[in-house]
Amino acid sequence: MTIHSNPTVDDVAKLAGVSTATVSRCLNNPEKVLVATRKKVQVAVDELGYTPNFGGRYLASNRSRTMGAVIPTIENAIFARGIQAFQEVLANSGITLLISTSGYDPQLEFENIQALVSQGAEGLLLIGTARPKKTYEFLKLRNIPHIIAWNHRRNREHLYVGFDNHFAMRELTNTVLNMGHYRIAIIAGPTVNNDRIADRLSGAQDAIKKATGASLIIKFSHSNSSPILAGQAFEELMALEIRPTVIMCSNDALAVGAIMRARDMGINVPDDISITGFDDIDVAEIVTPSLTTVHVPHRRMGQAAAELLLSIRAGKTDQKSIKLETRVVLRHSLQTKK
Amino acid sequence: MTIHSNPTVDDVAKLAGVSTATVSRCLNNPEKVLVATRKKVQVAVDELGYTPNFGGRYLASNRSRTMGAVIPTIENAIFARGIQAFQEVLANSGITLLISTSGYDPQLEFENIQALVSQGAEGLLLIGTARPKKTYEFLKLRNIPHIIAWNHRRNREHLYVGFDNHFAMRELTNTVLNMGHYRIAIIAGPTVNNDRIADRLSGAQDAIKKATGASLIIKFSHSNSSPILAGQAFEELMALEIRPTVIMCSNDALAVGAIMRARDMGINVPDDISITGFDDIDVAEIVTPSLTTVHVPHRRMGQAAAELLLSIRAGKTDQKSIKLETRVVLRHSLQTKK
DNA sequence: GAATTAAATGTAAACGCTTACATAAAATAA
DNA sequence: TTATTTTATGTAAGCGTTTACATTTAATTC
Repeated sequence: MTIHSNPTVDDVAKLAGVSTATVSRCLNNPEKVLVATRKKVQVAVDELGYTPNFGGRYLASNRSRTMGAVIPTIENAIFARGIQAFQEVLANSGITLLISTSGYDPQLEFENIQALVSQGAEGLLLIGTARPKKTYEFLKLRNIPHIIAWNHRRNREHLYVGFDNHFAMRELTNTVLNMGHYRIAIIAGPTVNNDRIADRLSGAQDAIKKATGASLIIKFSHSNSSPILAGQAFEELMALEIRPTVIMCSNDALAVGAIMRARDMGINVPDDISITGFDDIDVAEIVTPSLTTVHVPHRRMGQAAAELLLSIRAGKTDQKSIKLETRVVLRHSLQTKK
Repeated sequence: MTIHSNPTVDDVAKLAGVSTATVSRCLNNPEKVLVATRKKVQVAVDELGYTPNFGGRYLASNRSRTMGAVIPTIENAIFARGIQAFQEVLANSGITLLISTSGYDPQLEFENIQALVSQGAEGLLLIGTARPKKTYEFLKLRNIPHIIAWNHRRNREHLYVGFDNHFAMRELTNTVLNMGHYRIAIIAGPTVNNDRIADRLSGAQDAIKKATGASLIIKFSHSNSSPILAGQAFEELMALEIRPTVIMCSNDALAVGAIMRARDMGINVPDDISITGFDDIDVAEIVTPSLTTVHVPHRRMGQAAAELLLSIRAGKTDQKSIKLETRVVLRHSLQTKK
């Protein structure tokens, strides 16, 4: 087997009988090259199986054509869907996605961000607002364009593409209250390093505070979306002498866990107790009873984040945060309380 | 604000009073540098906030610390899970994951592969075996280490980390036959560009051919995993004058679609008809009735693929394909036929 | 103490690309 | 026709690293 290093612009140029500059132009600004020349070059490129060397390209142009995303985990439908859309939009502009997962650990997120930046990421997609100051300082120091998604804040220091978790949960809670529920329990993942859950919780509390005669119990699950732990929490709530009339879960995965445990325990949802979720993932429709939840436009969020990052890259300077709307989806797991 | 481009090795070398070679060694082979010198350099690095330029580094060393994956879609739990594991293992070795999705389109997959390679991917994770010759030729021409996952072949031309879809489906079909079913229908996604589904189909056919007195009907859904289209196919099967006794679906998503439609139509699963899936995604346990399916070790597959790629990168040369075991998981959607 | 070996550091040449600038050719204007 | 502008292509200088190889310095041996 002959050892042959990858073809370079020089090889292509020689084969096509043009200069390296022309080859480069064919690749980057084809409109500046005569169609006939372009064709010759294309033939040479195909024949050699040439693809530009990234290092050389990046070094010469100072552009990596790469964007990074640091998310808690891909193994969660809500992130998977948004990231998929994010990647699609980037790919349409010839940008490759660098991906990294932090497992909800802010320190690991920081290291991942550094790694992605040193890999040349031209911009970053980050989830939520909960991270140490040093992370933001690093982003500022290195002047890295970044989008904070899955949540929203009014401040103008960062760009947000997300929705108002607090508001959405308040809306859902109001719906629940209006349906006559008065003893509300919440099963929530840990709020440490998770502003989305913290916001949802405070949203529910807000609504309940304003309602008269409604009470609240909060149970924390030890994992953000473990159906099994949610089942455990559900059991504890059912063991109470005065049972809640409704259990609101901080996301659909927990709600599904609660519903499953109810089924195992012979408790009827929603006749004996109502349950709600948050996110509107696929399972919400599949589970029995189907889940009342808050619909979140994950795909649009990913798309919008990518578009924002691309327009910053293109030099547009006055970008604004984007707030997406959510809506309560009524299904069978929530029932009027008589 | 002063415009200052990022510090370079030269800046660091000058400030520390050493040569660029020494700076480089401090970063890459610290043991080759005197501790005292190392400290001087460290001070300079910290003072300037220096981080090595990726392009320069890659160009000079020809290593990108990057691996690529081209998958059909992230928005499918079976890939998300495997990719998550794949990424975790890579990250532990300081390798960043480049990700790209093809939407089951071989041409787009080819382009994505080229893009990732030109972004410097040192190795690739690919899904399944169905792709045009030119893709393989490109991989060979450029000598790109690559793993083919989610399926398995005996040939030694490529490295596989997967499971035997044909065998697994045959096993499941035998289980179904042993439980007394004799009229079997299959709802399958399109087999074009999807060797996994094609293999599963042939596995089922194999088993049925060997059984006496069993018949088979095949319905194709127009999408790989659309629960809605599966529902439609289910309805058509139910409209037959002689109904099947069991419907086997080529994956869990389709099976769930069928179960939902059955519920809507007032048909009882499994009393009126049995249904099976494939993959054992989370929903399989959640849906009512819970789904009999084939368990696939997605996480282990992702891990193994990453480890293989890493050891190739480390120079180990005699790597072998890995075949992972699947197992039939019996749940409530499949019932003995009397 | 001189000769030899080992260790630490320096010098400078790639690596493959883009792009400002130079040049040549073609189109237009005078 | 000649002068001017426009268009297409070529030339060559970086971009920031790494790493053979050369050189200097220190340690060891005889």
